Amino acid sequence: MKDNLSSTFNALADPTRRAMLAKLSQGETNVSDLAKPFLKKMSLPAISKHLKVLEDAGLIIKTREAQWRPCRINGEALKDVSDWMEQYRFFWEESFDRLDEYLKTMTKNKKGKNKNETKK
Amino acid sequence: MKDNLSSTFNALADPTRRAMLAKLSQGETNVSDLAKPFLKKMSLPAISKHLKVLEDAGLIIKTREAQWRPCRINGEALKDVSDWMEQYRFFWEESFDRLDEYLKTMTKNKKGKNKNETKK
DNA sequence: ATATTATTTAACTAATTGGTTAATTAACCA
DNA sequence: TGGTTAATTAACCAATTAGTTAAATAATAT
Repeated sequence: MKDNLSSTFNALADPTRRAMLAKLSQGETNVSDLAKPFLKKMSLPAISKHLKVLEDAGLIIKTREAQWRPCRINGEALKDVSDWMEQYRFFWEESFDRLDEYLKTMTKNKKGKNKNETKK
Repeated sequence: MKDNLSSTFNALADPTRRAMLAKLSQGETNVSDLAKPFLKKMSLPAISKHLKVLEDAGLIIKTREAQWRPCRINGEALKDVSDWMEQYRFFWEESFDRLDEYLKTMTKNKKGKNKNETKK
């Protein structure tokens, strides 16, 4: 998982990590408070690892305050995702019927060797 | 990787798969044409697996046309990602200075640094 | 100093991923 | 029929991931 966008998407591909971001969207929160909802499901080291994935992906910034580690969302990685998404906006905003029509017709002549063109 | 959003993000967390989506954004393409740019790097079965990940995540739809499998982008999974992203728009659209200020102040009294503050 | 609280690191394990080659399925073509 | 093309499946392997428990680090509080 080398490039930035890949590690960001990878970090988002887990419901525990997304729930942590949801909590952080309400404001700075330290590790043990972030952990609280999950401690029945998993241990604190597991939480710590999830936070490291988020931090390495640039989605959060962890700071120090006495023995606590307040975390907050870092907008930049989210911006990278948003920017990447923009090029596909067409695909979810168009009506699906028109989209299908568009995709089926715009590439008619690239199909290759089928002379009978068995399209539906 | 159970829920839809997780498998969608997971599918996007790979540069080969994102490159395939980029190609598909120009129109329907069958498997061997999609594979072409990658055949120096990996085998056809590897490509086939990547496409299965995209398909299982709902990001593409694979159809049949004679011995070819034309693939096209499915907007719905991308819409799910876009909808999820919306709740975080604030974090990448605000100026970073103001964002930091906001996060630092809105939760001042939840820090626990203040001595008599034994939370909940 | 010592104890307590917050968090991370180490060492380990099971499950998953991403690739391989070889075999198989499926449709077309002559 | 047999041969070719397109794509998938099977069997396997190495690397990574996601969790565990136990130990270590670090700051605060007594």
